[in-house]
Amino acid sequence: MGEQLTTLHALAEPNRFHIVELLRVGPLTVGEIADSLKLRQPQVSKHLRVLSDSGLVEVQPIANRRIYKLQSQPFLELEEWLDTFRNIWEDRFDRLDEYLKDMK
Amino acid sequence: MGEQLTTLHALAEPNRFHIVELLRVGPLTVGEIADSLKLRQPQVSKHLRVLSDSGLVEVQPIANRRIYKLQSQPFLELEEWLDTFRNIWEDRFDRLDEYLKDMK
DNA sequence: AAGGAATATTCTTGTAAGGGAATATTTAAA
DNA sequence: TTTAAATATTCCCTTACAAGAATATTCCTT
Repeated sequence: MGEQLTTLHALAEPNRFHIVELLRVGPLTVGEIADSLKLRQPQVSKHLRVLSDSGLVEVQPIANRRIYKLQSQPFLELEEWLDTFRNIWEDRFDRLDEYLKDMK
Repeated sequence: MGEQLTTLHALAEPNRFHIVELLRVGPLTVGEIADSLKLRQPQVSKHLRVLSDSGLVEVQPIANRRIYKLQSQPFLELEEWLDTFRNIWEDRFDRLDEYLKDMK
């Protein structure tokens, strides 16, 4: 799977999306996330695993706690990908007429 | 579901992702997409349905063909969402030390 | 050393969703 | 007005995956 697909897949799950939204405020422990989102701890750990595998978050172990924080790279790469569409909105389209004429 | 989640969900499926990548070159019919990606027509139609429902593509019916083309808005909105993370990479993080000190 | 917190992992189950095959629908062409 | 082409839809099956519950692991505290 391409990098973007991995990132998209991780972000597309509602609870993971919420976790990411929550982490934008600052790093949090598993328990804090679970409390905030009213999720059970195991599910949070599992979602964090996916986010971690996809590179979207990073762990910092402190004693028996684990502090998760967002990682910029996947976000920046996804934005770069989206950026490659910019030319398209300006140039190529809105010339549908000509394309249709050729098809006829 | 929020707009971004809808967009992410639609893009996160590999075949739909490929369809989007293909459509960036220009508008295409269902058959052309099926041929290019070596997918069966019904599956392509089904994926296009999801992409259409999420606003990522638009249909233009011509005779018994249907020409699909990308729609800029969801892409732009997703990029805007990603853009709201920019401040985060610069400011808040990389001060994890202080946060940890407070937790102790 | 023992007990308790915080987190991760495993197993099971239920469900959403994609693929395959068949069929319906629409439109052009003969 | 039949026939064929392009596309959409439906039904069935299978698989991926998220939730729940229980358990394992790690580290602190006493």
